[in-house]
Amino acid sequence: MNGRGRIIFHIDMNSFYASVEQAYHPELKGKPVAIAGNPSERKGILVTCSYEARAKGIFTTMAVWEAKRQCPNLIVLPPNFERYRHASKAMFDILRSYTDLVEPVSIDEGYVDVTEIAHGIEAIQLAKMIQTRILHELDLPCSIGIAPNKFLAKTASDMKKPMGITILRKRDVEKMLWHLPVIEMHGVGSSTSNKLKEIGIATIGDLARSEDYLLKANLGKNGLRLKNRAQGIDQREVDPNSIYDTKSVGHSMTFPSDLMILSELQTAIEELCMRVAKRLDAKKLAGHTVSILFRDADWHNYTRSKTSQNAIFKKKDIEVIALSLIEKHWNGNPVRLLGVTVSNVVDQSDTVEQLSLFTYEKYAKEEPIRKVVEELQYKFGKDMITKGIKHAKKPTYESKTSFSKDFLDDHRERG
DNA sequence: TCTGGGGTCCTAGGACCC
DNA sequence: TCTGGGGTCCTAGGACCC
Repeated sequence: MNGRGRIIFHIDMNSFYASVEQAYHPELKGKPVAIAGNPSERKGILVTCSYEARAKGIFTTMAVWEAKRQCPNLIVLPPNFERYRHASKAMFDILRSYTDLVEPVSIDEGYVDVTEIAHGIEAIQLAKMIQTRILHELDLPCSIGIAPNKFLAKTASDMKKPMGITILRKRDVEKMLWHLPVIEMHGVGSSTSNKLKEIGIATIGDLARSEDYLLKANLGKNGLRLKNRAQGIDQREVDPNSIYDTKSVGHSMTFPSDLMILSELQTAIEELCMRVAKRLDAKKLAGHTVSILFRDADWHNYTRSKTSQNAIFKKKDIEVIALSLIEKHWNGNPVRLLGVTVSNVVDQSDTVEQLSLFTYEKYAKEEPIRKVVEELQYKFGKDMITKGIKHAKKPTYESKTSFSKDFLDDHRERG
């Protein structure tokens, strides 16, 4: 540490998907290019567009048909995620060639803590070096924000695009940010902006100077966090491991026309479960909770979920739960979008494989205690068996979960 | 111009336990 | 018996981001 605090970079790739396509197809350079998830479909929207497209009034989330009307020579391409992932990895490899303290936030942005490597060299020189390498080696433009913390670095990288490098010091916050409306802040959307307006907070400066109790009462602890950010305070560390910490895996789809028949929903659920199972497998994850999401024609979302004590990852297991949730909770209204998510995840290697009766009996003779424990874990989850064992060791302990005692006794006799 | 799909984090109420 | 208080888990919804 240099005693003056941290130096954090935020690297933000400029219109990433469109730039990758322009790098692969140089003839697209200088032209209005957009990527749409579903270029042909009625409900397709733009995921990204090049700066040439933006200059003609095109923007992300615009409907494809609308964008084409606005800009008839717009080149609309389907996404090639494999290509983007490849470019993303190459970009992060460049960042990691300087330090291990690289935290990817999404496919096209990340933080780097350069506190330890920016001595002897000015941070801005280092940023220029990184930006130049990404441009020369990958043919991709990026913007870099340099600041003492994540929030300010992220804010800084947004200030000059494309190919900008911006330094934002804490002492510049008042002059640079306080005059801006609160909605310009990362973490403040239209809902929070409206709530703040109601209590007389319009600008980032208003937020920085507001009363804690007022924020706490209206926005909970998020209010206090936002106030800190408005003052340029953010203690979050750059965490290279956060990408390995998946919390949920889900898949959803909007239908060309709303679904109205149960069997159509069931077919869709099977498809979604298959995709979720595939992605869980790729990440070697399993989960305890299965959620389904309905979106109706009015854009209202409904979620229903079920948590079980054994973590699952197989398509069939997810499907059984998802289908039962559909049957139980679908109110018969037309469904615009359907989603399946598995959350409460653990590593697949931590799950206990269900034993067939044959295997169970075989092992019950050889290794009675361990196998009985595994069987119990499978049936009742780890908490329950822990209680059961505690109970067995200390018979005086009054447990209210009587069934686990009976179950254990039953197995002890057999073993 | 009626608007995709992947996520994360937070909140609040109820159940249940000690 | 109607009287807490603390803690965890589950469910559902909401806000936000790329």
